[in-house]
Amino acid sequence: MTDIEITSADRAIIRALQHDCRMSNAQLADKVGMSASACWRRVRLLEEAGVIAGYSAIVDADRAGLGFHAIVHVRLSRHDRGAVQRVMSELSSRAEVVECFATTGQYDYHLRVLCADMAAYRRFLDDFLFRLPAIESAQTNVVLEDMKRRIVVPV
Amino acid sequence: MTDIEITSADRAIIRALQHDCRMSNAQLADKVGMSASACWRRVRLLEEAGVIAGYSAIVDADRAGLGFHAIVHVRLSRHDRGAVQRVMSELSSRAEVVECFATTGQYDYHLRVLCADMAAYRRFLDDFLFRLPAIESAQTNVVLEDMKRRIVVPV
DNA sequence: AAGATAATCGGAATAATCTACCGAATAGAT
DNA sequence: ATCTATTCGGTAGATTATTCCGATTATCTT
Repeated sequence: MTDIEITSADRAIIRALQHDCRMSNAQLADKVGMSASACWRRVRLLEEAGVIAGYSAIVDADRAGLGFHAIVHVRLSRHDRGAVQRVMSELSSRAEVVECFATTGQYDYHLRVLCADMAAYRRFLDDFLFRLPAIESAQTNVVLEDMKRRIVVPV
Repeated sequence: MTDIEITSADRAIIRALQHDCRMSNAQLADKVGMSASACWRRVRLLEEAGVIAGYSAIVDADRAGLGFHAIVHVRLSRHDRGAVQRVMSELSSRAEVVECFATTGQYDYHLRVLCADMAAYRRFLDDFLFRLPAIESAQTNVVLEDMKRRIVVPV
C-alpha cells in the first residue's frame, strides 16, 4: 500500500463515493470537476493507498428483518494477553457484533449488536457472550432511535 | 417503497454486496447461483424496497487523516420534546458525529466521533457539544482499537 | 533563465458491463 | 385441462470502465 497525500480533489471524490459509490466515473468526474481519466486514476490511487478500503451496500437493518439493536458495554475481569486476545477474536468473528471497539474509560469494549429480535439477543447473551472467559459484566443499552443512517467519514 | 419478502437468494445477494458492491452483476449472479437477469431484477427490487438503502465507499479513517476516534456517552438534563429535538438535530448534522443513537440505560445518547486529532476533538467538545442546551454530561471513551472494520449487517 | 526530465493531463479507442426487452417455462387458480 | 400471471434465462443496444497516447504542465539542474 503506497502512501499518498490527500488533496482537496481527493476529499471531494471520497465524499461523493461515500454518498454513492455506484455512480459512474463520468458522473463522479463531473461532480468533482475533473476529467474522467484523471478522476479514474485518482480513485485507483485512493484504493491502492487503502484510503478507500472497499465498497459496501448499505442495508436497512429493520427492513432486513433485524429488529433488535443495542450497544453493549463490556468489562473484563482479567486483562492478561491471552484472555484479551481470545475475547477479541471471539467477539469480532460473531456475526451479530457489527462493531467492536476497545476503549478507554469505564468499560473495556463497546459493541454494537444487531439481532432479529429480543429472543435472538437473549441467546446471544446466554449462549455466547456470558460464556466467554473473563467477561466481568455486559451492560445492554437498547437503541431507541438511529439518528444517523449513513456511515460517512468526515473528510 | 414496496414491501418484499426476503428469500435466501436475497440474503446471499445482500451479503455479497455488503462485501463488495462494485462487483459486476455477472460476477454477483455467478456467486449467488442465479442468471444475470434474475439477479439484476432482484437487486433492483431490494433497492426499491429500501432493504438496500444505498452504496458507500468504505474509508479508512486513519489513512484519511482522522486520528482521533471516540465513543461519547451523553446525558441530558432536560427531556422535554423541544430540547430533545434540538439536540438530536444538532448532533446528527455535525460531521464529526459519524453515528448517533438514542439509547436506554444510563445514558441518553451514544455518539461515535471521528476527528483529525485530539485538538480538533477538544474544539468539538468546547465549541459545540458543551454549548448545546440541556447537555448534562458527556463522557469520552477513546477508541484504542477498532476490531471490526467492515460494517456488515448479519442477514 | 533555459533546458532537460519527469509527472500529469485530457481525449480517444476498445473491452466490458448494464439495462431493457423478449419468448419460453413454471406455478396457481378455476 | 386450460387460462392467467409470474418468473425465468438469453440476447441486443446503450452505457461505462479501462487502457493507451500525445500534449501540457510542473520540477529540477545548470
